[in-house]
Amino acid sequence: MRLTTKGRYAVTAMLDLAFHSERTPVTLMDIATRQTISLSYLEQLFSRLRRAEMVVVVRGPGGGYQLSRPVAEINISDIIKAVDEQIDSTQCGGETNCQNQKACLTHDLWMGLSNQIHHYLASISLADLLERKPIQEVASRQEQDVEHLIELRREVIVRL
Amino acid sequence: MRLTTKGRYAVTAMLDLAFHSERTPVTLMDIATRQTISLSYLEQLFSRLRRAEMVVVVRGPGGGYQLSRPVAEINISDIIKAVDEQIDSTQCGGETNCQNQKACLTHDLWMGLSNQIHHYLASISLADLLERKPIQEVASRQEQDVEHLIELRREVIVRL
DNA sequence: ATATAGTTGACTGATTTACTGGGTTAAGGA
DNA sequence: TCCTTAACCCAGTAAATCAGTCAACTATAT
Ligand code: FES
Ligand code: FES
Repeated sequence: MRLTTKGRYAVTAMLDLAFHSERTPVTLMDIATRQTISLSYLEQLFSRLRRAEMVVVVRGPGGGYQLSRPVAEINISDIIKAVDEQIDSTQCGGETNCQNQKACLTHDLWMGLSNQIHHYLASISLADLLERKPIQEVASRQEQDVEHLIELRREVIVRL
Repeated sequence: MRLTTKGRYAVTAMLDLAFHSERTPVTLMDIATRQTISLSYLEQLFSRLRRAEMVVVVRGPGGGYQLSRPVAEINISDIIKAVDEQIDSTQCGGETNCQNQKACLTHDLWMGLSNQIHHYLASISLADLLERKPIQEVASRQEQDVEHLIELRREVIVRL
């Protein structure tokens, strides 16, 4: 399997949206500040998330992103698949052909592992994560940490 | 997490040993031929497997490798850990510090995934894999495919 | 002695990651 | 109608990782 920062950032960003986009859209700049992810990198990820119809976009001033459906209907494996293309532990990518067009000795094992991982991640929704105490704590810590930065940005904008 | 050909090859090679090293040691050359893995690459992997005491070695002519304990006592996660160092899905490697020395939003989630994967792979032993029908079939197919190559090598050796 | 077979470390080409920049397009407000 | 916001898109790139090679060495059986 491959699980890189791409998939991790995507889930982190979606969870950030889940926490903050209930009423108004959230800009990538806000997410970038709260989650310390590069803005340009987020743009790439959201381009894919939008194409996968995980988020909806509002352009222009006051715009940003919102989740496309209720948090209970968005699961982690969908998010990862949207940006990372596959959640597959096999060498062959499911083609059963990694040893001269035939099955290798361990194909079976990796298929089992892939299924295991897939079921686990598919069983967890953003709603589940929102409920977890440790995650709520991190989220509120992040808000406090960067509150002044985001406010500052807003004030500067207003003043100009 | 990272699961690369390194870990996959190691499991494949150990399974090959499980099938063939019951009586006499198996050379890396034989494994390389049956599993179509580069000999030099196998050497690297077995150097680690030996240090992790997963295999025992017999040097010199007629030598090779054997499993260090019964197949039922060798599980997949041990093999992968021996060559791949970690079976961890977190960014922080369990340090809980990937966002300015503090926990990121999704640390909890990746820890859960890591545990899930670990338990799954730890629950499977080489003995379990040996019993699986599809794996037995692949193993016997491989033996037939390369039998003549290995025999040929033996004959050439005898003749010299 | 000599061939077998494992041991070790350095090294390399190819690919992927994570990220940056620059310019474009859509929408709201003065 | 400008100007600004903020998403969109594409090309490029430094660094890391992977998969594998090479070469020189040691131990052992015949
Ligand atoms: S992993 Fe599918 S054939 Fe090897
Ligand atoms: S994954 Fe552990 S702190 Fe981010």
